[in-house]
Amino acid sequence: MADARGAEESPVDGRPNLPVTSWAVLGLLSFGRELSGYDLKKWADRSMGFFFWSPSFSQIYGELKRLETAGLAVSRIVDQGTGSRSKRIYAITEAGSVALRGWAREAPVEPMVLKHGPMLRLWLGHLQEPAQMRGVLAQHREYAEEMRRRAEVDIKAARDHQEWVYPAVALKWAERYYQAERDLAEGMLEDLEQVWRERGEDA
Amino acid sequence: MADARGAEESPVDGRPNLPVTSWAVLGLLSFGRELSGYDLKKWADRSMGFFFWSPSFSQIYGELKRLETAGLAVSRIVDQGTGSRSKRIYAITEAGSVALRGWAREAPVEPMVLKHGPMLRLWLGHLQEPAQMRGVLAQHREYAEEMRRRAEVDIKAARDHQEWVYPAVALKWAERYYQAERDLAEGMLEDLEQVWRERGEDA
DNA sequence: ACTAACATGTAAAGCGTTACATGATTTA
DNA sequence: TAAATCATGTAACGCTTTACATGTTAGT
Repeated sequence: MADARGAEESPVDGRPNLPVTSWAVLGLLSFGRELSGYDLKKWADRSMGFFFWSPSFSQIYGELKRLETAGLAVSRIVDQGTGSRSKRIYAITEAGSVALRGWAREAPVEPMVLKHGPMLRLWLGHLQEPAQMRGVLAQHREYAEEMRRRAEVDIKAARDHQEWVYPAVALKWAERYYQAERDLAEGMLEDLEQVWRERGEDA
Repeated sequence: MADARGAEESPVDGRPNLPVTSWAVLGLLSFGRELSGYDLKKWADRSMGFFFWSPSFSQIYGELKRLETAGLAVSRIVDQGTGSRSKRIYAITEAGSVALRGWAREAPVEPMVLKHGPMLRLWLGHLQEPAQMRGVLAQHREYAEEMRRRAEVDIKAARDHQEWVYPAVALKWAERYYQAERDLAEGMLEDLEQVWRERGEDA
């Protein structure tokens, strides 16, 4: 049977009861541009994705369908001149804006969720060799530095658009976050080296 | 039909193909103590939970069953004297140790996943009032400080146990992580105040 | 002509949570 | 004796991903 995950009215405030991801996708549309699922995904990766895990293509398409069913978004098909493929683009509706604003102002803020793969490995250090753990930390350091660099670049792209002040501030936060993440990796490496020195392992 | 999510052998390395959460639960058992599902959950919250979202009670029970089916853990029922209820406690097996060590050393490290509810709200600042955003940041700051404090306390509990060196180092990392998170919230608040000053809003 | 990337979806599977059920033990 | 907490689970639900299907466009 098909999924009947609807968008029933919340009994309290009349706002549809949707998962965060739906609101996040609607949030992407709230900046006023008409976008296709594909473009939405790419944009999500370069903006929201720095601090909020960005959904897969297939989920984006599904969420868009759900938003349209709920009347929070509308789609239309555009034929982009000759020799280019037609695509379906979505826009937020007035009802969508109202609902999203209501959600942003009134819904309880979701707690922060962290699933830190590298830390999980290092926490199980008693099962590994120092060399492997150094490798995990080095790789994570590179990842953090790469993310920091990307955020730095994207901040510049957000300048000159006054409708993107808040995304720009969020990107600034992300730049600092990944810088901290990089520094934390270095700090942990030092702590580990000290542990190994004290134990006389791996001199 | 019941879930048939098994623990089939991986065709490559002979190690059962399990989701990270299973390995994480087995990892909790790898420190050598025999624990019940209930105790496991509580311990997960105070250790792994600082950097790796800790599963619900019901999932822990499910994972334990799966681990036992796969031969990576064994359980036995203990009657704890008169006047106390019997409980089922789990221990890692030799096969479990071997499999977990293999996973820790050879499986690709899962990327870090972040779902930062507060940042998602602030990114949608154009839908809110400054007062609400200040509230979100203040609340997050408190959350981060509380987590930092908990990590600080638990580090002391991990001292004097040389089998917990790596968990202790991970807790030290967590303490710094939540301190950074707190500082980042403060930094963002300053950035936002400046934006509002420049706009002449909310003077 | 062939390949890689673009673009839009559907279907199936599984991860993980919430809600519920049950009963014992402790505290007020 | 009532309520809260401990303790162990089951069932249903739904979020999310992976795999698949399909066709287009651009580069070599």
